Amino acid sequence: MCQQCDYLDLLRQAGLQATAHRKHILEVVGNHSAPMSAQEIFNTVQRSKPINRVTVYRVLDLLVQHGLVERLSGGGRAFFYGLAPNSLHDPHPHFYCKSCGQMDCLRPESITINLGALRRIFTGQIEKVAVRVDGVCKKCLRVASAVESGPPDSGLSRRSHCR
Amino acid sequence: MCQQCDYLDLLRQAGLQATAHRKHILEVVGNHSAPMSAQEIFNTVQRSKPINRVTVYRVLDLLVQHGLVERLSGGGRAFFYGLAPNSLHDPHPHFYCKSCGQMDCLRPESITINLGALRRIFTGQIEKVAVRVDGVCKKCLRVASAVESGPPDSGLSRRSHCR
DNA sequence: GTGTCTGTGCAACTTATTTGCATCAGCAGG
DNA sequence: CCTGCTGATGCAAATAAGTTGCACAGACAC
Repeated sequence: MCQQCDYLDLLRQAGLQATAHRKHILEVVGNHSAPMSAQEIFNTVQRSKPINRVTVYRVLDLLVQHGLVERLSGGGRAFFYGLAPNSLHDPHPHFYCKSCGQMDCLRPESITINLGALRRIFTGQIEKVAVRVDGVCKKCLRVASAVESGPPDSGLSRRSHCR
Repeated sequence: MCQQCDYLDLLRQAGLQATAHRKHILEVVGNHSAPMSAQEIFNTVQRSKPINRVTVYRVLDLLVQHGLVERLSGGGRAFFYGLAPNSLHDPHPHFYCKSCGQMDCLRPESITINLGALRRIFTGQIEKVAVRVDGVCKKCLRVASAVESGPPDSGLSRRSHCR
């Protein structure tokens, strides 16, 4: 997502001890082009350095609480985590492919929303507005049409073909 | 949500056998003013007639597959279910209160979104666009401010005070 | 050095949902 | 009316994702 963010600095600015794990997790999330599931983050981090699954969850919670990372609900049961909007990153909508379960970021300007009416009538406190587009991604569409003629893919490795 | 829908008819139109359970679940979901969690639906249905939790999940899946019911991801881990948009109901955004975990429907016109740019550049297949506003609802705000001065509420009965 | 605090690991738990399999109800064919 | 089939339902167990409790390790203040 970002090559300009100084992750160490982000942690310090949030008043957090910049431990190796935290820095590493924030880097993984920040450098990935799309929001990741906790499992993916765990796998990725672990490839370079052993870490406990629970630590990943705890660090993610911490980063979410301090506004460095954003927790998104996908169309499935798991959460996705991405770099939170900040001075370098505008809030933006996301796309969830219900075929492969991948999530992707859409450009901030791809959807414009107007909250005016809501702000006028809504009496609660609005914290954020999440826009999620659901559908089938390009790659899955291609696979699906290939399957119709070619040999079946069985659909078992649901996550295998995207990205 | 709806008093005009004929649930029996909706089931038949979808080509589904209109069993008592299905009709009952669809009624519960449809007559409730806001999306409900599977657990809530289960509890409500069960008050008038014994039913198995698994049956509730299966019927909900079926109704979702046939487009009668919409499955929403809230800010928490559980899904919410509401009547799907149809000729009598426009699609609309939802509000999730992160304090009490309740979800609510917002008026269709409270937020306007413009998908034009997305449709022009996006190459996947778009199925639906979900807009969720997160924050704290009016009732929870009131409780929170009361707690600051009055006796503490302990926050344990998180779901107790809304609706 | 000793005490304390924060971060991390490990095992066990919880919650929401799903699967596998047995059973039951309704109905077509005989 | 009986038989066999099909789809719907119930029950128990499994699963996926996330959470909690507790022990330990390292850093840091004193």
